[in-house]
Amino acid sequence: MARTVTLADVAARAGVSTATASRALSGKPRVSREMIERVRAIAAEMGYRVDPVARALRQGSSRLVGMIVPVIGIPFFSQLVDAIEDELNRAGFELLLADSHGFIDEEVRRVRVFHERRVDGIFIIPSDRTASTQSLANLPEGFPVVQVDRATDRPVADFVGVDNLLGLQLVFEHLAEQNVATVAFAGSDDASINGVERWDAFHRLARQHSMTVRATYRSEFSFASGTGAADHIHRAGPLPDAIVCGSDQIAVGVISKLRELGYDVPRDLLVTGFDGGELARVFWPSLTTVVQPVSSIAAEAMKLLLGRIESDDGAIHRNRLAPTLELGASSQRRTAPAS
Amino acid sequence: MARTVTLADVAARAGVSTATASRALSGKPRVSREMIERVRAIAAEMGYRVDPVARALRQGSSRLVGMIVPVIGIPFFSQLVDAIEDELNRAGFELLLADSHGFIDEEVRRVRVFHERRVDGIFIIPSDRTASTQSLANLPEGFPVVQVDRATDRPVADFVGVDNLLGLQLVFEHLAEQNVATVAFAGSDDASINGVERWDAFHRLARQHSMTVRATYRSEFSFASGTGAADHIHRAGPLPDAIVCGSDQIAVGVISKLRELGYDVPRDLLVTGFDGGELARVFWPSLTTVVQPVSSIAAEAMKLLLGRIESDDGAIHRNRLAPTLELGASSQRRTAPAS
DNA sequence: CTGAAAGCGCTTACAG
DNA sequence: CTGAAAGCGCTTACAG
Repeated sequence: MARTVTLADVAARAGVSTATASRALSGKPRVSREMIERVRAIAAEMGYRVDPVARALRQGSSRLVGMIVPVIGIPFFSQLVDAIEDELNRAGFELLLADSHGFIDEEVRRVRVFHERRVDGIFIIPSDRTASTQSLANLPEGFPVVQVDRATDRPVADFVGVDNLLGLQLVFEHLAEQNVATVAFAGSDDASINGVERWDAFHRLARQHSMTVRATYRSEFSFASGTGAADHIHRAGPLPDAIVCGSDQIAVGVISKLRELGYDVPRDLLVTGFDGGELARVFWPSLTTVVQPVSSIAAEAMKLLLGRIESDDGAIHRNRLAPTLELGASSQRRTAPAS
Repeated sequence: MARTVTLADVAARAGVSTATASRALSGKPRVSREMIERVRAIAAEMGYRVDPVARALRQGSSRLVGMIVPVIGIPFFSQLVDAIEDELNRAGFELLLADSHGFIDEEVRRVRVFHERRVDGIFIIPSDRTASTQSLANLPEGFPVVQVDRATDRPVADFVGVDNLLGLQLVFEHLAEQNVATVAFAGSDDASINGVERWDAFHRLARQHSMTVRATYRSEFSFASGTGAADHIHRAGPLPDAIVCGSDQIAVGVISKLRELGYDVPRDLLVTGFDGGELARVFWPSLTTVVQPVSSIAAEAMKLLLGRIESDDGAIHRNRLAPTLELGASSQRRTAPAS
């Protein structure tokens, strides 16, 4: 490769100024059609490729987009990163990825670094509903940012996420068909908007379907949180007909713990998850879960970011995308014993 | 933030040339101690931060490192990305992440783009044992590259991965203790070196332990590949005492399919996985698996890359790190029925 | 130890 | 439509 051929080389060979060569290559107006063709042919022949760094310095933009996530290793987040990388790539951007480990200080620092690097925009999964507002505070007014999956309470940037209420509506309609009368909730705390909304939706829908709430438990989005929840719900008294979980990892933890305690899902009670993905399908029993429209969320996020990059227009968007329900074994009573 | 204060601003305020200011800030030799202190104080006071883009253009280096993976969304890969991002960050680099989707063309293209972006080095999980050699062919001689998890056959760059033979040794020793006499293999094909080595190790160790090989099945590293394997092994004749799998996803697929066919693991036969991680622990039965030393692999990869960045010394390294065996329920016969 | 000046590779007013 | 020149913000020989 030997990074060598430069705009000046191309211009020299074409016998024109670098100005003209630059215009011809970048499709700027005010260059003759034949000039464009000639310069492009020569550039192609010489294997010329514009230097992104020089261009970034000159234009103040880099075709780089940063993304900050609480933890890369969590399946749902890595799925999201995957989908967003595809979108970026299709649009000719490169992805700068950062892990905040859930610390606000880290979020703040990474946003600053990204900005200094002249990224054209930032995707962020805020680690905290309220504190994450700070992360964006140092950015100049109107800097393109899209919050993905989680929004901060204060609408400081565009947002795309799942419609939590709709997701739980699907769950409850399904549970109602299974004649569920008593329910429990195993979800996450108020740190993220999803924790808040799923919790609120759970109560609202239980009431609406006249189901009795037996017990609730809130902690994090993790397997361990699920085992803790099962323990708590078990100790709280008679088991409910169904446990509605705030994520698939929680659901898996709940079911594993119940098994340890001597209960079988779905024989003794039903369990549902939230997120969708491989875990839900390979787990035994397979999980009935609310499947997030990951690709659509990524596509929508990209659209919003491009919108901000191209024109810094006014109102802040907060878009909710519709999830679907995937039925698994975990919420369907077998008519006859399986074996 | 309003990206404004520049080196010139600092120099002006300090009453020195930008040359001196630059030297003072970057700790270059030949500046007086007091000059250094004065300039630094002023810079700090003004909130000056060096512009990485300008520096990159001038120095030809960017403090950016690229990483190319076959698919970000696969748990083991995202764990690796996570660990490497931590290492990079600690060393003051930013991560440029790309997904090749397993296509060589994409790999080639992303490597080229990274190089043009002036990354200081590249981590790559090659998608193919032989073809991926091409991806690096366009790089100038001595460009810092480290292959992670998978090596190409031709040693075109440093490599860090797991010691597959040792991993399967641990598995076989454990199976021998369980009095396993017949075994089957469910692994991946020859596309990656891990597929090759685990396959070879399986045969070598079966012979060594005088175990009879009942059936083998090779496809990809996926859940579906596991269900296919179970089907094949089941049809091939009497079931073996144990099925050794090339990854946890395969193991989970194998167990699920066996269950569907009416067999219970570990009651009817034992199953082991490879990789380690949450899936192995939350699955039911929990998986006995070879746990890859992900953090150590990342740390070692970083060390090799830094070595290449600092001095382009000679010999190519191919480092194998020792895994450990995590015992789960999937490979241990219960003395008495569980329920 | 410090400064004036060139230059990394582009893009873009400003003239013509 | 095209060119000469400035400049994005640094770093680094080259002098002194």
